[in-house]
Amino acid sequence: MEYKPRAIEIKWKNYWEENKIYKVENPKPGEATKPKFYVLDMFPYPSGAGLHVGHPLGYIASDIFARYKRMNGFNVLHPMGYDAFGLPAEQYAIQTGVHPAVSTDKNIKRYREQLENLGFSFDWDREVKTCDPAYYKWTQWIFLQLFKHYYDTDLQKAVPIEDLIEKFEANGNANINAASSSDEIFSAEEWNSKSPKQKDDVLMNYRLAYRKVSYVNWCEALGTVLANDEVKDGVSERGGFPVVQKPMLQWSLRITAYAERLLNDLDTVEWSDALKTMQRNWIGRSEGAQLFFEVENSDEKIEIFTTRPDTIFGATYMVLAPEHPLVSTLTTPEKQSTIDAYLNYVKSRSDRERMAEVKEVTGAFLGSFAINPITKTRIPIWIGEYVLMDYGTGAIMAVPSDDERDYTFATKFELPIIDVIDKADYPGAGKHDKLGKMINSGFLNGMEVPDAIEATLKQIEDLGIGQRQVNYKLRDANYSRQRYWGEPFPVKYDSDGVAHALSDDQLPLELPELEDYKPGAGGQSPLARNESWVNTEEGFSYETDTMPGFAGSSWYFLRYMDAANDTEFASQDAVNYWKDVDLYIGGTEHAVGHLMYSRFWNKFLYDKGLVPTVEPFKKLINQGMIQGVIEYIFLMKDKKEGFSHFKCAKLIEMEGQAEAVRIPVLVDFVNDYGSPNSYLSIESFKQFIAWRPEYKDAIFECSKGIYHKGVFTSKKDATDSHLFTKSEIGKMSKRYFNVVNPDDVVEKYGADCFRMYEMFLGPIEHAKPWDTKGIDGVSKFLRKFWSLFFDDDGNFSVNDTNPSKDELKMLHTAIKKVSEDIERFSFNTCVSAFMVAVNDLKKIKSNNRRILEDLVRLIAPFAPHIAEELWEKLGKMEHSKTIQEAQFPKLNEAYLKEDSVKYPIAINGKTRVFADFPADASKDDLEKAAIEIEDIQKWTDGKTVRKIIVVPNRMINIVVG
RNA sequence: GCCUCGGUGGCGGAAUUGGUAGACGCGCUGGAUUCAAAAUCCAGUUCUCGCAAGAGAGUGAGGGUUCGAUUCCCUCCCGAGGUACCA
Repeated sequence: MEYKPRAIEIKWKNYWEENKIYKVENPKPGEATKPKFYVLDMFPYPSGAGLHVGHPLGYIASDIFARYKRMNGFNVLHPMGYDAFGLPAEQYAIQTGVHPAVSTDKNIKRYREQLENLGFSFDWDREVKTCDPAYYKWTQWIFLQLFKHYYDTDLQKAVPIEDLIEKFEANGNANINAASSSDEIFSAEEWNSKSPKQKDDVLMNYRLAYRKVSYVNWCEALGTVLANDEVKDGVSERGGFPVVQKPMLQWSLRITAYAERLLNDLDTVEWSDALKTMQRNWIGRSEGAQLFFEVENSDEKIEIFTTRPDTIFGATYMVLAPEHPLVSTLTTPEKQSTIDAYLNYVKSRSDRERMAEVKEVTGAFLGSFAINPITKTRIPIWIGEYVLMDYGTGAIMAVPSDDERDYTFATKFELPIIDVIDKADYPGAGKHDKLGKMINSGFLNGMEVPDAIEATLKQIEDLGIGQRQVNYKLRDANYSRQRYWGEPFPVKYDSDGVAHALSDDQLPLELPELEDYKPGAGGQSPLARNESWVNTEEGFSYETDTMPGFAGSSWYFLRYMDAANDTEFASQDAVNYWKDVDLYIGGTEHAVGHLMYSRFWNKFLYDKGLVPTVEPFKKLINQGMIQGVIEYIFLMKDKKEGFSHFKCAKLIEMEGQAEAVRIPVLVDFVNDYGSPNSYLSIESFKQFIAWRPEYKDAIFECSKGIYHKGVFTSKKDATDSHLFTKSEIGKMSKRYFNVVNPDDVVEKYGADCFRMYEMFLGPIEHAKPWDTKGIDGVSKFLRKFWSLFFDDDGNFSVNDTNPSKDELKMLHTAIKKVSEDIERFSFNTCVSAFMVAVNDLKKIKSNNRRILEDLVRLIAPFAPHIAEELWEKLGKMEHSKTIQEAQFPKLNEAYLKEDSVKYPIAINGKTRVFADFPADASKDDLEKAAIEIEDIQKWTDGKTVRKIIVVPNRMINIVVG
C-alpha cells in the first residue's frame, strides 16, 4: 500500500477533533493523578499575510515536546491563542474602513485553519484572543490592581494604596520607603489639609499604574505618538518621518519598582545567557553615589550620580543636561544670550541628528560655579548635549582624566584636566576599568581604585554630602497609546480630572464602535471623537487612550489555565495546579519587551498572593527565525528625470546612500543567472512595478555586466534587457514578496514531512533561510518507514516472532539517542537517528511487530499522523483512543551491550590501528593486549613506551619516544 | 565602541564530560533497472598526491596547555544579534 500522507492526515485530524483527543482537564484539588507540565508558545499576532513557514518552527518543537511529555505520563497543558490587538489591524481599518474586529476575526480564522493543518496537539477549548471583551475584562482588572497598589521598598512588595493613605493620615510621608516619582515630603497635617484633587495627585506618585506628564515619541507627519519599537534611528519605522520628544499626559507602569527583583530572579530561570544578559543590560543596574554639589552664591544644590566617586579629585567641572530644571536659575546674566542660543540649537536638532553625531561635542558655560564638596575647589558649571535628562539626575561631575566623553569635552572647551589614577601597573587598561593607583587625590593617594571607591563613599556619608545609591537604566513603561484598537482604560475622570477606578462589576469596559479610526491632530486619540465616551450621561468621561500591545500579552499564560472563567482571571485552583510555564518557546524579538513585562506582572500578582511562583517562565528556548530570500533591484533617484535605472556596479556603491532606492521584487519574477546573481528582464520588471504610482513614468535602463562577490565584472552574455538583482537573506514578509505558505508545502509533502523537515533543518535556536532543497530526503524517509510495515505485494505484514539481537540493538540505539536528544531540544539529530534506524532495519528486512510498535511510539511526537495510522494498523486502537495514551518507549541498555568493543589504538595521539577486545576486559588486559598487536609494534619499533592511556570503551593511546 | 553568541566538506549540519572529525540529509559522480525518462535501489564523495594499497594535511588565523584539542586558555580576523553620549 502506498503512503498517501494527505489522506492519512485529514483522517486523523478529523478523528482528533471529533474525539477531543487533546482536551486537557484541570484536576480537582488533591485529585491530580499525573504530574503537570505546561508547554507554551508565544502566541502570534494574526496578520493579514497569514502564517508563513517561519511561524510553525517553534510550534513544532513545542508540540513534539508536549507529545513526548504526554507519552511519559504527564498531564500536559499546551494551548494556543492570538495577540489580537495592535496597529496593523487599525492601519488596515484606516485604509479600507473595515472594522479591526472584522479583519482580526478573519485573520484568526485563517491562522486557525493553517495551524490545524500541521497536526498540533493544542487544546482549542482554551484558545484566547486578547481583543475579546471576556479576556480584556481581566487585563483591565489587573491594570486596576496595579492602580490600587504601591510598592513598599522595605517589604519589597506591592501593598494596597489604602495602607499608604492611612500612613499619610497618621504620620505624613517622611518615614515611608516606597517607590515614588516625587521626593516631596509632607506631614500628616499637610496631607489632611489637601483637597481630594491634591491628594489624588500625590497618590499618583506612588501607584504602580499612574498618570503623569512624560515625554513621548511624537511623529508630526503621522499625527500620532509612537511606541519605542516603532521608532528606528530617530525616524518612524513606517514612512521614515522625523520623531521628536514631546511631553504628554500619559499612563505609565512603575516597573522600576521591581528592577532589583527582575534582575536578581534571572538567576533562578533556565534561559540562555544571551537573553539573560540582554535583560540585565536593559535593567542596567549600576552602583555608585548620589552626591550634592553646592553652588557658589546660591542656595541651590546640584544632585549628581556617579559610579566613580573615587575620581572626585579630578572633577574639574560640571555638566547639566540642557533640559535640566536648574539651567535657567544658574545662568548668569552675561551668559544668558549664549545659553539661549545654545538651547535653541539643541531644540532644533532631531533625535536622529543627536544620535548620528555622537562624536561631535557641544556645550555652553552657564557662568556659575559649583564647589567640589571634597576638594572645595571652585568648578565651572556647563550644559551639554551629552548629558541626558533621563538617566541619573541629569547632571554629572565631569572627570576628564578618566572619562572619554568628559575628556573630549574638556579638550574642546579648554577645561582643566587633573590625572587622578596611575595606570602604570595595568598596561592596556581602559579609562573605564576600575584599575590603578590613586594620585593627586589627597587622602586617597596610594590606594587601589576599588579601595578608593569604598573610602570615598564612606567619606561622602560621613560628611553628609550624599550617599551610596543604586541606579537603573530601566524606565517606567509608557502605557498609553493614542490608538483605537486596544484595551480601554477601566477608569473614569471626574470634572477635576481625577481618575477613578471602575468597580469590578463595571468590567469589561468595552471598546465602542467608531466610524473613523484615524488618529486626531496633536496626538488626540480616535476615541476622543466619540461624544458619549468623553461626556457620559453620569457626567464622567472615559480615558480616550488605549492600552499598548504588551498589555494583553503580559498575562495570557495565566488565562490558558482556566480560559472560560468569568469570575476570576483564572481560578486559584487552576493557578495553583498549573503554577508556571515549564517550557516557553518563542523568538528573541521579545527579549526585553514582552518577557520583561510578563515577569513584572507575574511578580505583582505573586505579591498579591494570586500566583504561586515568582517567575512565570521556568525554561525558555528562543527559536531562530526562518528567513526568506529577498531579491532587490537598485534604482537611482535621478534629480532631473525622477527614477531611472543606474548601472549595476555604481548602484552597489550607492547602497546605503540616500539617493539609492532598493526595491524588493517578487522572487517568481526573478530568473537565476548563475550564482550568486539573478536577473529580471526589463519587461517583467515593468509589469511588476506598474501598479506603483511613483514609478509610473520611470525609465529603466540596464547595465551590462554582473556584480560578483563585491566586484563588478563584465560578462559577455549579459544582455541589455537584464536587470540584475542583489539577493539578501532576511525576514519573511509580505512586503518582500518572499512569504512561503506552509499550506503549499503540506499539500505537496504532508504535515508529518513538513514537521520533520523543519526540525531537520538545524538547531531550533539558529536562524536559517527557508530552503526546500532537502525536503525530499525527509519525504523519502517517511515512505521508507511506511514500507517497513508492508510486504512486496503492498499488504500490511508484520512478523510476530521474538525480535533478534540485531533488531533490538538498532531499536534501542534509536531510543537512547532520541530520548536524550528530545530532553536537550536537539530535534534535528532525533530525525537523523530515525533515519539511521529505518535504514538499518530496512537493510536486514526487519518487520518484527515488537520492534515496529516501539518505533511507531518513538516517532509519534514528530510525525503524529503516520504514527496514529500505523498504530491503528498494528491493532493498538482497540486498547486506546490514540497513540498519545501509549508509553514512550523505554530504553533497555542491555540490548546495547556488545561482547566485544572495537578500540582505536593510537601512537602519541594518532590513531594507527583498530582492534577488537572483549567488552569486559580490564584496563591492564587492554594495555597488555594493545602493545602486543603486530601493527602497533611496527609503529613503536625501537622507541620506548612511556605510558599507555586506556579510556574504557573509547580508545587506547600509547605514548612513545 | 561595549555586551552576547557563532565560524567544521560544494551546501544544511553531527561530534553530549577533551578521546576514531565530517553522523544524517541535500548535491554531485558512477552503476543497476527502463525503449526512454521519472521514481527506486546499490556504490563512492573533506582536500592533496597515487591506478591502487597507502601517505600527508585538515574544524576562521596564530600561539599555548595536554599522551591526545572542533572542544580548554591567550591574541587576532570575520559574521550574526543586542545596545549605545547610561555618568
